[in-house]
Amino acid sequence: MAGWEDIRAEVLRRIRVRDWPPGGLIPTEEDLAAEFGVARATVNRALRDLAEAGVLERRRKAGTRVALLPVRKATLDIPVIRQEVEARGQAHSFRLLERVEGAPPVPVASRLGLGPGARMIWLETLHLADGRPFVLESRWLNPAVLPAPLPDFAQVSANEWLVAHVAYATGDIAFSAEGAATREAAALGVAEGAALFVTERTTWTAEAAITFVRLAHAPGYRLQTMV
Amino acid sequence: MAGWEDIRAEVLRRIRVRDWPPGGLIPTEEDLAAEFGVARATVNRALRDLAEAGVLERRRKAGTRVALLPVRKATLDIPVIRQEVEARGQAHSFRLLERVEGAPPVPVASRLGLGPGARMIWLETLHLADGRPFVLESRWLNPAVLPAPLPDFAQVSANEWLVAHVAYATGDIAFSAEGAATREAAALGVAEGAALFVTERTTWTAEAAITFVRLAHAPGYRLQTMV
DNA sequence: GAGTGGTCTAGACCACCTC
DNA sequence: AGGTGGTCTAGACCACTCT
Repeated sequence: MAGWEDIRAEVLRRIRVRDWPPGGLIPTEEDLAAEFGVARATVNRALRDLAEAGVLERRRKAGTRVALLPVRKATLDIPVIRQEVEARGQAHSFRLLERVEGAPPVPVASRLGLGPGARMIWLETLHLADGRPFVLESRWLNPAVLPAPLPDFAQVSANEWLVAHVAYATGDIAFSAEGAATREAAALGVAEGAALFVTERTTWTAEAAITFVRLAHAPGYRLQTMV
Repeated sequence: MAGWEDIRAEVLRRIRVRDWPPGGLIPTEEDLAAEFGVARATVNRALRDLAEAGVLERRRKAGTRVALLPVRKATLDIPVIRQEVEARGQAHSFRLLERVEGAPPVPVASRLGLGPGARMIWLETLHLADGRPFVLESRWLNPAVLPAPLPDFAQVSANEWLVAHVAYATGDIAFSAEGAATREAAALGVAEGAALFVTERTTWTAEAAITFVRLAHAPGYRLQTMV
């Protein structure tokens, strides 16, 4: 009858009602298992989930405490641009604005862990939603780790080609706000200096950097979570 | 010998090497358990973790597939401002700029699910890092759900007081980029229209809205995911 | 209908950390 | 040194959903 989600809900209720105040110790897994009449593993599942969400803090021997600072973690969905546009019920299209091979700017090279003389491919792509500028994508690709016949990136979106043809990868993401540079302003059709929401993502294989991409979102963009 | 993290690592390796390509089915839990010589629950733990990370997609009967679109989810740390400042090795301080009681603007009221005539407390606080403007906090509080003796918010940070005195809550968070309004520009000491990273957070108890807070970060702020 | 993941149990051992 | 959470096992039943 009592699943781990029921137990999580009950624990959360007691925390909200301040039965178990912030910073306070809560009973051990064994005690809770006895109280709810379930196996300890079930309690463990519930408490582990709350700990991953930042609601509880757990340490061996020290026990489990209610976190002093709640909502410390949030999970974001990072959608692919095409999906994001289509989820709004708009039509997605894109135009390749530039394709250049050469040495990347120093900050890009260093962020990718490459020497300053490394040759890379730079793609600048404007993504449109119902024909209106949505995102300006500026991407550096490391050709050394890409499979041989590169496609025509004017026809195929770099992101989707990478997903389909390059070994699975990890990476990191950063968000910031920046004033539109001259070039960005022109591409997005906004005033120079307009506030843009910027996403920067670095992607790696186990060995080497694959790509660094900077997405400058047109004004009005919001990134949202539900906790 | 083989813990669930080892199994997760091995599964991830096979995905990266394209042993198991994107969109492809991988063996069942039972098969993997037999192959690795562990219990099915251990395999389940590893695969569930990868599914939560967005690497795998699982459905009963349909089996487990490698996600077509990797890195779909990212986890963010949403730190308390004081912690964030101190983590940089800077000193945190704040100044209460305004404290007004009255009806909130319509967008705020609607976002909190309150009628337009509701009375709320508005606090405007400037947070400083080593004496320099770091974040302008604009907060609406719902006094109807706050415990009786409100503190002097010029002395106590509203956020930290809420954490310590109000029932635990959930909420949602949104990020955007906005040009600095006149008042914001003056408070933060930047030019009007400068690109600001804005965090907006709504917090609820089970029944009612507690607070809505808008944080306008000084230029240069970056929000980064954990790897 | 049947195969797959989701969960639960009862017991066990271990790693870690505070006391 | 002992208590606590972390994990594993072997087996079982259930929920979902594809065929």
